[in-house]
Amino acid sequence: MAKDITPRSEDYSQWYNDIVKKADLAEHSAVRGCMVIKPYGYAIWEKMQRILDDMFKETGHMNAYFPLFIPKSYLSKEANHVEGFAKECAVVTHYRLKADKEEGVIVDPEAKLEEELIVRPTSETVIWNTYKNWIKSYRDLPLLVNQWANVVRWEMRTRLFLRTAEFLWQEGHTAHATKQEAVEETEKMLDVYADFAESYMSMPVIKGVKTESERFAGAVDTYCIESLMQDGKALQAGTSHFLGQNFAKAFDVKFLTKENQQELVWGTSWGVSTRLMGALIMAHSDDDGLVLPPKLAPIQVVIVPIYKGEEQLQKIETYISPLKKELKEKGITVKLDDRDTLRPGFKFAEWELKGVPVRIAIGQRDLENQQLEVARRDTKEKQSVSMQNAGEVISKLLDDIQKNIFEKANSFREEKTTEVNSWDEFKEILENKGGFVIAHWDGTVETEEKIKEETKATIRCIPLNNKEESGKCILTGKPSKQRVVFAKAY
RNA sequence: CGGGGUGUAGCGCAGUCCGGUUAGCGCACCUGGUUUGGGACCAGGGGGUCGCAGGUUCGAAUCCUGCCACCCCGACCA
Repeated sequence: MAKDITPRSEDYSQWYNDIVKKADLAEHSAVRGCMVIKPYGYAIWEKMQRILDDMFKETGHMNAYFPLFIPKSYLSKEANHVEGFAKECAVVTHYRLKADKEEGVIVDPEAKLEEELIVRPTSETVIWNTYKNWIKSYRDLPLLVNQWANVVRWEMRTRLFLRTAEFLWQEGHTAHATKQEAVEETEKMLDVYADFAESYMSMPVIKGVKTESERFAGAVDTYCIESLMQDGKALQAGTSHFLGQNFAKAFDVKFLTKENQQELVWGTSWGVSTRLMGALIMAHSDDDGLVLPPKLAPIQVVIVPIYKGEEQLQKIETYISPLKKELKEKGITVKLDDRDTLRPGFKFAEWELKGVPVRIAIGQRDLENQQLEVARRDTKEKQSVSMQNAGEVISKLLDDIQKNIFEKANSFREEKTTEVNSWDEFKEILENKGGFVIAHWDGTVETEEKIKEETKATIRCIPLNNKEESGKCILTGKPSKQRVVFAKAY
């Protein structure tokens, strides 16, 4: 049906690219690895931002803003941190250009910076350097700050939304007096992310802890939410890090306790990025285009009038105006597509491509019967609804869609989650079925590395509240106390 | 960064092997008209540094060299 979208079965990556471009979400820019987020795509991101921002504030955080540039020396203060990020940093070395006959402008060699500046790949260093000045006493704690920002990581290979050189995100950075409080904060924010993913994105996630090799550079523990995409690959959708006292040590951030003792501060950081857009696209969309959960759709209901001539259009507009008003009062975003040059069939296809959850079609015969046609994007089902209870039906339908796409994604994930007990079975499932593979692991970095080499699968996480179960490592046969989640990942 | 591929109008492509009138086609766009319940039709029209920069040649989209971007597979990667 959809004209220009490559079917998933043919080429999943191409399908993804087609959706992003054809649904007007984003495109490549003139700058390598950087994308232009188009208005329709940005509108979805804005909805995500607003909801998350409210959730952060609800849990006691405030927004602040720190500089884009980080002095080079800051990065090296935490040993693991620099190691993790050094290879993908953009560096500012000069502060001035000058005119040049041949090239127009050149970098002025005389304007070299004393100390180079790094374009932030993440802001722990500059923020903890600031926290040093803000925190003196236990009364200054906890410090609960979030920043909305752009960051740059010079990735080798980029993909729209999933991995770009520059991306938008939020990063929370908190400081606490005790280890327990910091761990609680880390887990609380992971819960916020999981709630957002499931309640708003309609995307089921596994909450868990990363293994040592997948841990954030500088963290003691990295918690994450992992989701499963339609091609059977896993996507890390958000992370929350317990930083221990690592950054406090690196930047000498201490506070005086009630007992007048100097102690190092405990820290957390947590973030989600525009990668969530990629997750959202891949979680629900089909071969006809984007499928958006109603809670994140910039347009929740589109009305397509079917008419001949200006007079009929006027009649339709008058006819639906009370319904539009009613929906707006319920907080539902409605758009009337009154473009005159396009035929209804074209509009139907276009709004499907753009993932609008509910479409209303109204023509002459609906006017006569006091009804309208309501179509839902997720299942493509259509129904005739009497004008009388249209508002009620549509409002309920939006809730249904929100739930239905969650259920669909959830049963897909269940179907694609397999417990395995032998190495052969492990390889076979990864090769032919994909998805999450639940298996025993001996707990060593070496084994994890070897499994990755042989199967490309990594340990996505050790689920929180994992049940204890003794077994044997899938690869080495050594004793294991619990199963972990393996998958090929983005 | 390694291997493979692609780059011609907003999008999708032909032409390139074998250099030679004015670079074509479909969709989209503009004007007029007829249409409108699942991607309309007719007529007319506009739009091109052939990815960029050099080179070979009387002449380059076409041949040569370098570079850039994108796609696929690796490597790398919260």
